[in-house]
Amino acid sequence: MTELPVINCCTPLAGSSLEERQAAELEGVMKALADRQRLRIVNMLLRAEGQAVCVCEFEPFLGLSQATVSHHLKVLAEAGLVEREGRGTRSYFTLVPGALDSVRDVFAS
Amino acid sequence: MTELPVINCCTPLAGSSLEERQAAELEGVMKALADRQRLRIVNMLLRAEGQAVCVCEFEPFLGLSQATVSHHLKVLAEAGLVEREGRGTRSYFTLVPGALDSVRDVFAS
DNA sequence: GTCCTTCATCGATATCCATCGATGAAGGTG
DNA sequence: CACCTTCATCGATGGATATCGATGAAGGAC
Repeated sequence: MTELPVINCCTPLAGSSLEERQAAELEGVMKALADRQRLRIVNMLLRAEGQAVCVCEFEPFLGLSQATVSHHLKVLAEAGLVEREGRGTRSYFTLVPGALDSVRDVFAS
Repeated sequence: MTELPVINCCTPLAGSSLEERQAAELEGVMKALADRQRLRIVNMLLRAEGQAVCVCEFEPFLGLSQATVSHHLKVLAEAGLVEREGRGTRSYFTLVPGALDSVRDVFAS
């Protein structure tokens, strides 16, 4: 599993010309956020205000199978947006602090 | 062609629970931005500072066929992010004022 | 009128991805 | 030990999409 240099890609889009590598990196983060289920996951985590949320809580909320929920959380983790923490047989997730701020700053004019 | 109520979806993600319809709407905008060619188009338009840019200028810059460039511009237009304007046999594109700001605000904490 | 340029759309193709059921690993309980 | 719960991964499948070449429409030049 690639560990995550989060978003150092994020020179503001309005600045200089987007280099190939930057474009690809930003694309990765945007792709992770371009899915309605993952947007709902992020929304849920934002509303949790730092509290870790269990996979088993996402499952009924999203109305998806456990396999699919795990898949979405993995995508978000690989994009550097969320972090996993195992406790017993359960997995808890939190937002990575500042990750969404970086995304926001890309679209600053 | 659907005309574009741009982004009235965009209650900040951190606010209340994302309704189904809002999630779908925001997903649409994010999908439009989750492609490296389209990110480069937006980058180019931002750097043009309001100046309209011709399709024939995007083409060599992106290194894609004319059909593919047209496709990407259509996707961005349908998401309400860019606007088309015909002049003679050419088509010019500009960013929709405020559209990117709306995207940015969604990720405000 | 004839030509050329610019572009949007169509059709095909290849790749990516969201979803699920099944499986097995890891941890807890007895 | 056996059993249950929680979850990550695998394999398959259906649907979306990025890309291209070909076609034709629309405008300008002659």
